Amino acid sequence: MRSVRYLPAARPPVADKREAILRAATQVFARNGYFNSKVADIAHVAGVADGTVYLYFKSKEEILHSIFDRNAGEIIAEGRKLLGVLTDAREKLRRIATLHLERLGADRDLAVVFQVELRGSTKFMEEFSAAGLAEYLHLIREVFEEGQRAGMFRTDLNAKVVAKVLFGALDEMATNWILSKRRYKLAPMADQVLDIFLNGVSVR
Amino acid sequence: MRSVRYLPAARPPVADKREAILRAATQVFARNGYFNSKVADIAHVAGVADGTVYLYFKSKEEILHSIFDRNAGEIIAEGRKLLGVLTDAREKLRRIATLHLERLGADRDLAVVFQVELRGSTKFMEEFSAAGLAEYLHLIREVFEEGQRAGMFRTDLNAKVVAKVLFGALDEMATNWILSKRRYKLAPMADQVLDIFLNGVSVR
DNA sequence: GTTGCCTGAATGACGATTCATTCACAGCGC
DNA sequence: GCGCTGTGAATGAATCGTCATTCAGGCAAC
Repeated sequence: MRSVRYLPAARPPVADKREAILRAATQVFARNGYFNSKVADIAHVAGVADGTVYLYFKSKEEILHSIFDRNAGEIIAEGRKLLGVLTDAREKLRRIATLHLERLGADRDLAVVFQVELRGSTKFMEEFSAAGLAEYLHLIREVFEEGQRAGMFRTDLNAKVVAKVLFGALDEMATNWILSKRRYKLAPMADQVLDIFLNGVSVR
Repeated sequence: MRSVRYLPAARPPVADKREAILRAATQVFARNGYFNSKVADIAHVAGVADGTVYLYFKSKEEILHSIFDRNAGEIIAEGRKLLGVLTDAREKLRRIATLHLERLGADRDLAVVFQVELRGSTKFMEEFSAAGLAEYLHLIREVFEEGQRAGMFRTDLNAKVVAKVLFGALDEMATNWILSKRRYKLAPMADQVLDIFLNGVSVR
């Protein structure tokens, strides 16, 4: 409930400025690249003054981190939730993959930040890797091992490598999607990837 | 000081400087990231003056491009050479993959530049993509289609998607390798990837 | 008039690029 | 040999813009 009826534009309706800044930053970073983006641009798009940005974030870098933390956390949490609902390992992997691509496919700017901007320096990469990627790979790996125990997946495969193969394939779908001129739906690619993948790791 | 001193400036065959700068830049970019690297650092590591860099390269950006062009060209050329020697599509894919990972595994700094620095902005990404990646994906795709015609690979799969899956998996192996604290050989991972991949795309 | 959010001009650093200058050497006439 | 001079590669200090960040107030509401 944020209804301040009078003073149409004078009193900014307690709008969540932090939220506006994050959204603006995602767009600006996606369009210009992190290093070429000016804090002033972000402030302008968000409709606040340059200095206001520093009331909500310690630095430009912290903005990028916040974008990552917020979204990676949500994707992984949703992924884990799926595991409770489903029982079949194949189905779990399929749903996780679809969720992954649906998320990125729903917001192109966010996808660009995730696929490109967050990878642009070993420094970010290491944090990115330590933070979200490692956990995500672990999630996939757990499900795969579960499937191995159920006699569904080949036991001669290294689960860590398997997880990277699946993640790498999905990641490439996302990267190709944002770079492509053609507009197609990203999420459905998950099924094609899983088709090849599951066929490759399943017991015959 | 009329006497001939055999120190840094004895008789440097001019070509060596360009080479030295490229090598130095690969190291500096890999260590600090492209945007955090100062041209002065590159010059220092290369053992030349700041200004000298501009006798060989138009700009800092051109240095990054040169690193990419030189190496991407070589990898693809070698890949195509393999196609002439081998006949079996499976074997071709296996050798291409191994070549890919061997190349990156042989020079960690170069691998960092390829896996991380070149991806750090949509601008670079688009050029990178247009230049080498598209051609590389095409190479994989051709071989796959050849295998399809030979009745070796499933014909219900989209060759473009298949190529991306394989590339994505290999790419992830490389990225994980450079971020990993543990030191292992990269090239052998190609066999594990191909095991899953070929199993997934082959006719039963 | 006080509190607390906001503002945006000013500041200070930083770093890519430039360019006036140096220097080694090659050719040349003697 | 021996000066003399032209050449251009190499140098690195100075330049010039460009921002991230700061901070001295402004303004609304109570």
